[in-house]
Amino acid sequence: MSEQTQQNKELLKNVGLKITEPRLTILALMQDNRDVLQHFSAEDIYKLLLEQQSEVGLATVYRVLNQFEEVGILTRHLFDSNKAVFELNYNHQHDHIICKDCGKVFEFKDAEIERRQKEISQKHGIELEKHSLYLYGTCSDLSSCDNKEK
Amino acid sequence: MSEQTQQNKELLKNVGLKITEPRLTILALMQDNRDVLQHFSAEDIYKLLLEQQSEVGLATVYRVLNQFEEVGILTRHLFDSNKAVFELNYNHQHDHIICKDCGKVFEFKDAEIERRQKEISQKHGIELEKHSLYLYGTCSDLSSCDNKEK
DNA sequence: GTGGCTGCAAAACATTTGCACCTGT
DNA sequence: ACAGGTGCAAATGTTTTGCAGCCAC
Repeated sequence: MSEQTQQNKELLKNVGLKITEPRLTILALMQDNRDVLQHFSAEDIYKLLLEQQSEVGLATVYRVLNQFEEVGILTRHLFDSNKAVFELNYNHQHDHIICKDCGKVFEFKDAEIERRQKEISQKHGIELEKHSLYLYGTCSDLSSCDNKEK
Repeated sequence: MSEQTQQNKELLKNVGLKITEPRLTILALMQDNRDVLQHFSAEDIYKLLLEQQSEVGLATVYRVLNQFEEVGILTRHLFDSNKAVFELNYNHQHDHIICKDCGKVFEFKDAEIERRQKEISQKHGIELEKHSLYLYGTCSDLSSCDNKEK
C-alpha cells in the first residue's frame, strides 16, 4: 500500500470517519489530479471515478464531499455558477481570481485585506468567522488566455 | 400615476425593456419594501405578489429578475445558501457582512480593500471586472442578535 | 401586425433522502 | 453484531424552457 494511502487512512481516522473504499478513492483522486484541476464539482469527481472503473454512486460522492467539508478536509466554493466546487485544504486558506473568459483560477492571500475585513466586521459588531472573496476579470494578455471561444 | 411609476417606466425604456405590468409591479414591490427587506429571493417576490393579488407567474418573476440583472437594475448574490437573492442597485456597489445566527446583513464599502483587489489582480495579469466579497460571522452583542433559534 | 412578453405546465439541474443491503470495527 | 456506509431510485428545491395566446409599440 502506498504511503499516500497510509496517510489518508490516518487522516480519516483522525477526523472520525470510517476508512472505506469510496472515501479513500475520492481522496486519492483529488490529490492525484490537483495539478490539472484544483476545483472539482461533484459531477467532475463522479466522472473521473467512472473513468477509472470505480463503482461509486453519485449520491455517495455528494455524501462524502459534504462530510469532508464538515471535518475540514476540503472547502466548498460557490463561484458564479449554480453548482458547488470543492477544493482540498492544504495548509493555508486563500482567495481566488477567476478569468471569466478561460476559467483560469489564481489563488492569493493578502494580509492587508484580511486585516481590513476584521476591522470592518468589528465596527459593525460582528465577530468575523469566515469570508468569501472572489475577483472576476479577464486575462490582460490575450495570448495567454485559453479562451474557451463560446 | 405616481412619480415613482413614471420614473420606472423611463428606467425600463432606457434599458431597452418593454414597459409591462409585471415588470412595473416587481420594480415597485422591491422599491416599496426596501426598508424591510434588502435581499429578495425569487420566491420572496412571488409570495409578495400573490399577497397583493398580482397575477404574475413564478416563471415571469425569474425571467424579469434575470433581465433586470443583465441590464444592471439589480445584483444577484449567492450568499451561502442554495438560492440566489437579488438586490436593487442604487447608486453604489457594496459588500456584505452576514450574521450566521440571525441572518442580519450589513453593507459596507472599503476603498483600501478595493485598491488591494485591483493591485492583486494586476499582479496576476487579470483585468479586474467585478468582485464578490462576503464576511460571515456572529453578532458580538448577543442581545442585539435576533437569533432565529434553530 | 408582429416580436417581445406572459402564464402554465413540463423539463432540467444540482443535490438530498429513503430504503434494503453491505462492511468496517 | 451492529452502527455506519453505500448504491439505487425516487424525491426535493430552484431555476429554465416550450408553447400557445396576449400586449406593447
